[in-house]
Amino acid sequence: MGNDEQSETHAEIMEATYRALCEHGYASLTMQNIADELEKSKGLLHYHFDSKEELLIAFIDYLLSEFEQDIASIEGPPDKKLDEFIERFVVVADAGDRQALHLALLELRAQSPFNDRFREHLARSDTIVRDTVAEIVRDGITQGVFRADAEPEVVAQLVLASMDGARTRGLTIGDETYPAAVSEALNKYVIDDILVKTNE
Amino acid sequence: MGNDEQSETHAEIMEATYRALCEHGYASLTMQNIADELEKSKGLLHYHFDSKEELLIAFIDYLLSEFEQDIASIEGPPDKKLDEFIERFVVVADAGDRQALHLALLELRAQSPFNDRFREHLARSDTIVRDTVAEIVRDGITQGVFRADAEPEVVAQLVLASMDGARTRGLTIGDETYPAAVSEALNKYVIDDILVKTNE
Amino acid sequence: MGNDEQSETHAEIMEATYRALCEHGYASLTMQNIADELEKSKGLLHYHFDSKEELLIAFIDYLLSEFEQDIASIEGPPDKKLDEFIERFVVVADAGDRQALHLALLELRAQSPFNDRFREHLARSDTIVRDTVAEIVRDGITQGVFRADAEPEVVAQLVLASMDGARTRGLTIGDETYPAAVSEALNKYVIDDILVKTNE
Amino acid sequence: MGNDEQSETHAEIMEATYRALCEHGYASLTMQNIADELEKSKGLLHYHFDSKEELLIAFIDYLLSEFEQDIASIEGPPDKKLDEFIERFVVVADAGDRQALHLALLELRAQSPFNDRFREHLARSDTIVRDTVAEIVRDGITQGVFRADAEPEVVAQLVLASMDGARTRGLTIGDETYPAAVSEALNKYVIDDILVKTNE
DNA sequence: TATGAATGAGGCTTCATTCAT
DNA sequence: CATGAATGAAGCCTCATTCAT
Repeated sequence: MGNDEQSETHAEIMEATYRALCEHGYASLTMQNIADELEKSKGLLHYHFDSKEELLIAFIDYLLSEFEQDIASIEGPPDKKLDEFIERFVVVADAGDRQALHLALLELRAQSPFNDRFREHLARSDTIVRDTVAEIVRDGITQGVFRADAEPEVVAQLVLASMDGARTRGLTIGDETYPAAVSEALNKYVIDDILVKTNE
Repeated sequence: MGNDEQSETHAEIMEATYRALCEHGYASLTMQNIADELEKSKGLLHYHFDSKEELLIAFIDYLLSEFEQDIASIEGPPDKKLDEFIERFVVVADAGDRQALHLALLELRAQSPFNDRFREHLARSDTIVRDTVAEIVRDGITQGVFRADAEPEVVAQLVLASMDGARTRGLTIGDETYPAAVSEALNKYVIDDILVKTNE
Repeated sequence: MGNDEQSETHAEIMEATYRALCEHGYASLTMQNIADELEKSKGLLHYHFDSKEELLIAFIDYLLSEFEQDIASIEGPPDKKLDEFIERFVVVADAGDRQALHLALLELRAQSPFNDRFREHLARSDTIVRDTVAEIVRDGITQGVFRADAEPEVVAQLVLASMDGARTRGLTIGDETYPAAVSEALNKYVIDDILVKTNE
Repeated sequence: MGNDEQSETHAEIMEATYRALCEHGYASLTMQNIADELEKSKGLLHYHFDSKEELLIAFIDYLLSEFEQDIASIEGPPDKKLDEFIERFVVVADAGDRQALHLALLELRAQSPFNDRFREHLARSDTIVRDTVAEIVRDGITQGVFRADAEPEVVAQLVLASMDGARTRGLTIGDETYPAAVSEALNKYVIDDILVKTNE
């Protein structure tokens, strides 16, 4: 009834995959894990997807589109948007959940050198996100919030890289404060630098 | 240290594991892969290690000790050391090989939320490396090369996080220039900031 | 005979089964294959037949009745009928199609040692066909076309066996001329022998 | 110790495959069936053969080489050899066993239109066997046992086809006397014809 | 009638692990 | 030390079958 191509079951499978991936990790992710989360049979998964890989490709797209929507929903002036962006990337509040999302992404990325299709799907999104951040900086320059000599692409790369790395290291050490600390450092050492100081 | 257990065979197994991990990735790493790289039988691996997990734990230690030795070998004044550190983390020269090493580390890190022993062994090293970098900054402040208000721990976190993230994103996009670009950004937006400007 | 059960759908399923069997072979024949050829759902097949085996039993009967009708339609004097029979068994003209029919039969026959019901249904037909050929020979003797010492049953067995074998070997070699060659040999070494030579 | 490439285990697997194929038929043949006959684990089969198909290809070669050796072992003057050949093809004595062998071959042949490798391996052997029979006839002509106008190739085709077909029909009907009857018919209608009659 | 969703059994294959030699 | 043979558990996938609609 008015559904666009993707059925409800499809969405449920994606969510089950997400939970299974968070719980078991990519290397231990099985169709059975996913079926268990779905509370349906393995056979059903193959009814909807030709293979595990196909399902995972769909999952990457699902994950990224959620992510892209999340980013696109940020509103406000450029400097606030950048703050909010970093904030959401970091997330102190519902840390558990979003940590998991980023962990899932990290695992898929770690696989991408061994799987062309994973890499392609992930790369497309990485580019989109980077462009989004660069665009925020560019807008900021136009609106006079950021300094004219700030380099949008370069700043975007640095912001994304450090946030990604923070999460990775946070996961490794099992220290959830790592991302927040890096977020702060990023503000102090990078964002502050490119802000046009009103009274200076 | 000349003991019998850390024999030559042990080292050969570690190297074979490294090659196998680089070639197949963590999720597809099998004892057979490793045995093939070693050009020995699977049985031999089990003679030296009780299980695959033991072998991988040993491998983590091997990888990290190599890495720590590498870092420890850096010499010179603090600002040069920091540059060199970033340089080695990035590695333009023998990119292929060191990319692989960092990929191997990344894969193991991605597993650490699901394996306590992995996490412990990796965390110990992460702390050492971070302390090493912080120490460099601290020395720099003492020696008047870095500004007194630079925060050693915070800078160390930011440097490590951004380099890690750069490599991760580089993998996703399959673009090996990514780390170098971030390294440049790091220099421009962070290191430059904390350097004591001689004529300013 | 105008009953409702042997409906049009039934015939369509039989034809779809035929096409699916020709395309995939018995060992790879699935309900899905058949449904695909029918351009209907699998569920429909189970609505019409309780199980795959029931469907195949029905298919054997369908195949054989088609075959028997074909044979029954042969007209003319006994020697011509025998020629025509062998000709149809061989089929140079629409080779592709009839090859497929005989292959389908062969596959079902190869299964019959493992399936009593298959064997029963196939055996009934084999007997009918053999009797038909024997009858032709018998008629030929009565009408003085074949020699009085020809043994109808024995000749029928030899004719059918050699044609069957020719097709089987033709399949193996992938050589469609095999049956024709055997047909010729059959004429030369067997039929010629039992023909009453008018001027000898 | 002095074994030529093919280990004893290899032979045992081939024999187990033979038994499993006889018992379950091609369409129902599973690696488990074979493992059960071997009284070993499924895993072992994959240790020796990369896949089920690989195992079956090896099995075809095994079956055919046994068969070819059997034929090659026939001795005596041409007419006796031809008799003996037909006799062995038919086999009244240990019917059960040899019936099974030919059934196995028939099943594999029925698959050959769907499997190129099966077809190639089977075709090679079919050609060899046919040539062997033709050679017997040719020798017979040279030695004056068979008539000079007998066509070796044609006779070989007819003999093989009728024997093959006889077995197929015998299987279908479940009537083990069928091959013997056709063998007799073959002798009476074909072999007799090409024999040089000493007192005629 | 007819379908699409769903299941469960079972098939092929992989793989860590064990063990006799 | 080292190997090759062997195992058993588990993974992906296929498929006949069932059922609500």
